Amino acid sequence: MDKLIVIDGNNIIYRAFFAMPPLTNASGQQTNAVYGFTTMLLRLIEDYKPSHMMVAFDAGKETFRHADYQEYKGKREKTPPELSGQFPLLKELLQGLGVPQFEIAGYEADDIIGTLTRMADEEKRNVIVVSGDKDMLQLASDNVTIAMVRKGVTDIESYGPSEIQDKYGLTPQQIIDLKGLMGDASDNIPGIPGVGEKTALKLLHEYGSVEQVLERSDELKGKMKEKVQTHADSAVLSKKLATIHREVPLEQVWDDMKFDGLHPDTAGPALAKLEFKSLLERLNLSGQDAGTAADPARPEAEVQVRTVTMDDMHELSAVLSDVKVLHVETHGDNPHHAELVGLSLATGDTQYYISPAVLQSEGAEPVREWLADSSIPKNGYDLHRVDLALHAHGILFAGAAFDVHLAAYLLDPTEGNQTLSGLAAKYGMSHLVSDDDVFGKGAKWKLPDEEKLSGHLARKCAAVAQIVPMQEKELNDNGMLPLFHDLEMPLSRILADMEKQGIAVNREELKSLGQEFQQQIEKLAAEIYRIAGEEFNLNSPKQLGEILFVKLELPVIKKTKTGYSTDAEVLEKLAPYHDIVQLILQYRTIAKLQSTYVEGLLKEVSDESGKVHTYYRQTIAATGRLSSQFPNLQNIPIRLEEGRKLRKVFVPSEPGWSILAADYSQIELRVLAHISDDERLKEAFVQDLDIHTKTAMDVFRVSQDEVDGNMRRSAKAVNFGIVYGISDYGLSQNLNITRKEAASFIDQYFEVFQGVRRYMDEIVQQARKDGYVKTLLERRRYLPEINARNFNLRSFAERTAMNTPIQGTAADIIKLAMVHMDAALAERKLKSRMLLQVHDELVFEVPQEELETMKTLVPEVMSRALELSVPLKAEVSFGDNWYEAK
DNA sequence: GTGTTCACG
DNA sequence: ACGTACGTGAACACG
Repeated sequence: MDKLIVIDGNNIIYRAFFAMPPLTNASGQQTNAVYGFTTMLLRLIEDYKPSHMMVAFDAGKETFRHADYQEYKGKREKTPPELSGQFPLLKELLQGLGVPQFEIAGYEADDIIGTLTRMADEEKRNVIVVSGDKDMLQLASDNVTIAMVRKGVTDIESYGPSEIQDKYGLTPQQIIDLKGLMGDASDNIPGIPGVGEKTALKLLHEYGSVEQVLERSDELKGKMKEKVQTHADSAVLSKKLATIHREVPLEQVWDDMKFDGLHPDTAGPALAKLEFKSLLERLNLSGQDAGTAADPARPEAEVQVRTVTMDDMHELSAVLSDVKVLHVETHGDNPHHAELVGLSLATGDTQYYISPAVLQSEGAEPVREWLADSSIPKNGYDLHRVDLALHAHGILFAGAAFDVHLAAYLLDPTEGNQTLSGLAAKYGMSHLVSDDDVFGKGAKWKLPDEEKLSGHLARKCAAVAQIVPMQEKELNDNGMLPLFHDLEMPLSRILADMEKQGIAVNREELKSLGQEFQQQIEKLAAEIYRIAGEEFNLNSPKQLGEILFVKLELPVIKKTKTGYSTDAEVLEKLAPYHDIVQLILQYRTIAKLQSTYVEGLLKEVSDESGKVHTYYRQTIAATGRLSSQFPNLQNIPIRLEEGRKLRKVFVPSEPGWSILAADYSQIELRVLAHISDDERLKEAFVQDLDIHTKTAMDVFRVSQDEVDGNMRRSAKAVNFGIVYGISDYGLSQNLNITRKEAASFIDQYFEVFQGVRRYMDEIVQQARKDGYVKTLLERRRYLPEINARNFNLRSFAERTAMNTPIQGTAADIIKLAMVHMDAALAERKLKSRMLLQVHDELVFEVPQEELETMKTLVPEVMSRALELSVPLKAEVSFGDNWYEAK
C-alpha cells in the first residue's frame, strides 16, 4: 500500500526554530531549525515507513491571495534572519537525504498540499499531512490524515474526519467556515471582530456555514446580530482567504515523490556538513560506515546465539569470567511478582541464552554464583528490576556496574521512550525490534517460540554492550559520571534492599479501621440520598453534577472538559448554599481513605512476609525524585487526623523494635538560600528562625509579635510559590485573593529577598542560553519550550527552570544521605534497617538497644549529606508505629 | 485508554 | 489577551 507523507515545510521549520535552543556549527551558522526539522523527519520515516515523501515550501512573496486582500499576512513579523538563513541549508540537506521537495511560484505550501491531497482522494491513495497549522484540518478525509504537531516538534496528534468531529463537532469542510467567522490574527485574516472560537463554534453548530449564518442573521439577537451584519463582507472574504486552493498546476507527480529510504551515498556527507553528529551516529552513518546503512528501517543485526541446556552448562562455565553484560527479561509491572522470561549473556561475539528453567536447575549453580558475586561487575538494562525479579525466584543478584536504563534517565530524565529498542535507535545501532513487537502488549502478551525469544534477548544483550561506551562518553561530556557512579548506581542497590525488606503492616488494625470507615460511608451516603431525594452513584462526578447543578440548581463554579467540575475546591464554595455539600465532602474524604488506603493497602500486603514491599522507581520524575508504586508509600495520609490514623498500621517487623523517622526541615528553602546566595534568606537559616514567620516579618514589615496567623499563612504560601516558580495567578488561587494583591505580595517579597529575585531571573536566562537547567550535583533537565512563542508553554518552562534546581537538589541531597546512611549502618554493624524514603523523610526500624545511637546518627548523617552555605537540619522522632513517630 | 479527583512532598 | 502554581500514583467512571 502506498503511503505519502507531505510536510508543510515552512510551518515545520518555523516551529522547529522556536522550539529548539540556539545551536550553531563551528562556522557560527545557526542550525537549530534544520536540526529540529531533521529529527522530526527521521522520526516520521521510522514511525510511518512511507513509500513516498514530499516537503512543500512557499514560493515568492505575492500569492494569489494578495490580489484579494493586500493585507494578507500583513501583521506577521518578518522572518528572523537567524531563521531565513536556514532555509537554504534545509533544502540542501533534503536533497542530500533524498527527500523530494516542491515549491511553485505564486502559491503557498498549503496550496500544493491541498492539491496533492485532492489528487490522493481521487486516486484513493493514503496521505499523511504533517503541519502545525489548524487550517490543514480542512483537508482531512478517508484517505488523508492530518498529523498536527503540537508542543515543539515531537508531539504529534493525528486527525481524520472523525477526530475533527469529536473535537469540534465539525466536518473538515466546516473548518474553513470556522476561520471565516473567527479570523486568524497570525495571517491577518479579520473574520468577524469579537467572534472567537467559542462563538464561532456555536454559530456553526446552529447554522452550518458562514453563508447560512449571514442569510439567517435576523434570527440572531442584540450585539451578535449587529456584529455579524456589519462584518458580513469580512466573513465572506475571510472564508475565501482561509480556503486552501486545491487546483495548483501539478501533474503526474506521484513518481517524483517516491522515497526508498535515505539516500545512501549523500545522506552522510549532508549531515556531516551541518555537524549533526548525533544524527549521524543515530543513523550509523559516521566514520567508515558512512553510506552503508542509511535506512532507519533496516533489518535486525545478526547475532550468534547459543542456547544453553542443562547438559552443556560446562561450556558456559568456562567463559563466565569473560562475561560483562547480561540481560534478564522479566514480565509484569511489579518486579516483586515478575515472571522470569529468559536470561542472555554476552562474551565477545557470542551470546548465550538461558531459559528460566535451566537457570533454576541444579546444574546452573555456577551461573547463579556468578550472578550473586558482588565483586564481578555487570552491565545491563534496568538492573534494579532484575535484582528484585531474580530475588523473587530465590536467585541472588549483585555487582551492578553500569545500568543503561539509569544512564539514559540521567542523560534526559524527560525522555518518554526509555526502552532498550528506543535507546538502540537513538545511538544509531542496527534496528532492535521493540518488546511490544516481540511479545505483544498488555493482555495480548505472549511468549514467542524459543528461537525468536533467544534471538531477541541476545540482540538486547548485544545492544547494551554497544550502548554502554557511548553513554559513558556522553555522561562524561556532561560532567555527570560522579552523579551516575557515586550516587545513582549505589542507590539503586540500596533501594532494592529496602524494597526486599519491606515494612510490616498490622492487618487487623487496618481491617478494623476499614470497618469504622465503612460505617461512616454508609451513614453519609444514606443521608445524602435522602436529601437528594434519590439514589445515584456518588462516585460518579457526572451523576453528582446532575444532582447538584440541575436538580438542586446550585451555581456552576467551574467546568471541566466533559462537564461540571465537582472537585473539593468547588464544593467548598458551594457549602453555604446547601447542607448536602458538606456531607459530600465528608463522604469523599472517607471513601478515598477506604478505597485507596484500606482496601488498596490490604491487597498489597504479602502473604509470605506480612509486609508491603513497595517499588521505588528511580527513572520517572523529571526532577530526580523517586516515585513509589505497588503500593505508593509516599502518599500515606498525614494532613487530616482521620487519614493520619492509617499510619498506625505501619509497624516494626520484630517485637520490641521501634519505628524511627527523620525529616529534613525546610530543605527546599535552604537549598534556595544556598543557590541564590540571598543574604537575608541565608541569615534566617543560620539563626534557625521559623522561616514563614520570618518571611512575614520581612514582607509585611512588622515585628515578630505583630505577625498573626493570617500573615504567617500568607507568607507560607508565598514561600511555596517561590519554590514552584511563582506567578501572581497561582498565588492568588492558593490564597483565594485577587491577582493584584498576590502580585503585590510577590513584589514585596522580591524587594526584601533581592538575591532570590536575581536567581529567578538568571536561571531563566541560563535555561534560554543552554537549553537546560541543572542541580548542584549536575543532574540535568532540558527545557525545549523555554523559547516557545506560546505563552503557556513558555511560562511553564520558565517555572520549571526555577523549580527544578531546587526540587532536584533536594532530591540529590536525600539520595546522598541514603548512600551515606547505608554505609554508616554497615560500618557500625547495626541491625537497624532503612525502610522508606518520602522525599524529605527517611523511615527506619530500630531495635531497642540501637535507639539512642540512631537518634543521633540519622540526623547527623542527613545534615552532613552535602555542605551548603546554610546548615541542613533533620528532625528525628520515633514510636511503636509510623503514626507515633511524629 | 482517558478524564477526574485526591492522597503525599 | 492568553490561563498556571512544582513533582508524583491510585481509584473510579465511562466510552
